[in-house]
Amino acid sequence: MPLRLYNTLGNKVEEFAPSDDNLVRMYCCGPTVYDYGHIGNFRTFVAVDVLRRHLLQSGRKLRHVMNITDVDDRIIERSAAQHITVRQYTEKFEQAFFDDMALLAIHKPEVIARATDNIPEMARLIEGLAQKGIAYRADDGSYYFRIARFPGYGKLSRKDLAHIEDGARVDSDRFDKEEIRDFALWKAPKPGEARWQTEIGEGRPGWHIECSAMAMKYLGPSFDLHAGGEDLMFPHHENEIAQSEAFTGQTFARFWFHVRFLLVEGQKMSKSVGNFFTVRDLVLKGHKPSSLRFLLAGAPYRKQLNFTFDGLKSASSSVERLRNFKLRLEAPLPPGRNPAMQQLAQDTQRLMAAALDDDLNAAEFSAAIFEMVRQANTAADSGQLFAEDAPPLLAALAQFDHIFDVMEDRDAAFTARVVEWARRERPDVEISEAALQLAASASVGDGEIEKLVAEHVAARKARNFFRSDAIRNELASRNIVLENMKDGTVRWRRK
RNA sequence: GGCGCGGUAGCCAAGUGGUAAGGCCGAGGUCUGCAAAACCUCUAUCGUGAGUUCGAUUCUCACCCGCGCCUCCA
Repeated sequence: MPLRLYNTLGNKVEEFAPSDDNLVRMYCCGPTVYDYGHIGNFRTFVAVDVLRRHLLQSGRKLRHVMNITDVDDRIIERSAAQHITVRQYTEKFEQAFFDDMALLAIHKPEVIARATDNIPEMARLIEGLAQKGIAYRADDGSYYFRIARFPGYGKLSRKDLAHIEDGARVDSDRFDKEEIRDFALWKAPKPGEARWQTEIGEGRPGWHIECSAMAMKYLGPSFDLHAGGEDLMFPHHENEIAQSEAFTGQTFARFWFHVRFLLVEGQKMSKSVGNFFTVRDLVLKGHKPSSLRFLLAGAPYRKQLNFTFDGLKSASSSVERLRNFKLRLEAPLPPGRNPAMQQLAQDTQRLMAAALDDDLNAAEFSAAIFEMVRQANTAADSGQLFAEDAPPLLAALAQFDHIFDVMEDRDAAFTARVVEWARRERPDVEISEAALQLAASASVGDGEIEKLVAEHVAARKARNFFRSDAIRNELASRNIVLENMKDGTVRWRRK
């Protein structure tokens, strides 16, 4: 079944296929590494991760490029304030970004490109535009893009150019521009600012040029898909199109994939409202990374996602349910097979694939797996689930997890890492009891648990329930759950 | 003002011209020494009004409400 995706360019769902063999070439606007990433940033990256995982699972080859914006006004300002170089300032946040990606199980793109590593490419692009008369140099050495020379301007965001002029706030560069709507390709250096020496002079790149230069460097003048947050549609992506297409005369990206904003408790996230959260903030409050991953991955990427703490708790319960189901399948089952279960697993796999092919319908995708879980649990409760049924059901579960990636429990270890980071770097930030407990459980060894479990079993056998319950409570306080099975055996798991 | 999105059970949320997936929470029940897990049962006529239609939550129009972009914020 073909993949159908919503294309912002044209505003409709279209069939998506790579133009070149089976190789999908895609570009995703990455982070500006001026601070720790917030959950809104990661909503976009999780959505793109779901897309990339689905493409791979559908048998596509992938060349996915993501930029790291490691120079912009904020970075220049802050690094100057701390009297360190731009690179010294950004490397810490770049590393933090990758750590947070790992926390949320976001796979790394094939190519990660830093803006500051590609300045010559940008300069060449600007020079080419200048030679065509599309870019012009201002008196101070800055370069601007002459929008009047690019007739297609506004096709992505469907802007009425007249209104841009009307509504545009007058910015400080305006006296150098021929027209207010023209945008900066290259900024002449100001005293004390970071600068690069290039063939078009000294200075630093404008924001948009990096993506044009790097996308074309790694993917060619024309490629399959370009992704980013919805706010980037205008002006960033519009300007990327203008720069690139004016330069090459070819279509820049065929598909534009935009992820809608995340709201927090019904409101746009902002520091002044006090509803601004980084991934680390949530972990330190005791929420599991897998809960956040589940929440973000499960929401349709084209709808506003209202992030709430209730929702996060709900996600946590859902993940626990799935993990419990997997444990049940991995435990010994009576010999035999149930054709209905075989059929169920097969149907579920088909439904999941179809759901994602339908513009990444994550809600239907996860509904399919939960339906399977319920039916299989029902069968198991009535003794109708057998050893030979486990592999196909596990295969369906694996197909689910190839996309969501929440089954493996890395929560305690990740939390321990974040707690350690907070103690080192952010001693002022409060660490919740829940986070501490979860982090501590990471260092409780299996051997130690097994020993207590054995003691618990012995006590129960002797009908010393006082003792056995005490052990169970003791383990519970360390985030270990004991479950006494019907046959007298005990199963334990980390909560 | 321009452009766009959404209003479905307590919360999150899918979906279809023929009387509503899934998850979470809650209540009751089964199982159980107690827990845990799991299962079963219960909880919606789909923002309001009008129109099209044999029939609309799903199509059209109007209205109300919420939200986003139009500011180098994902």
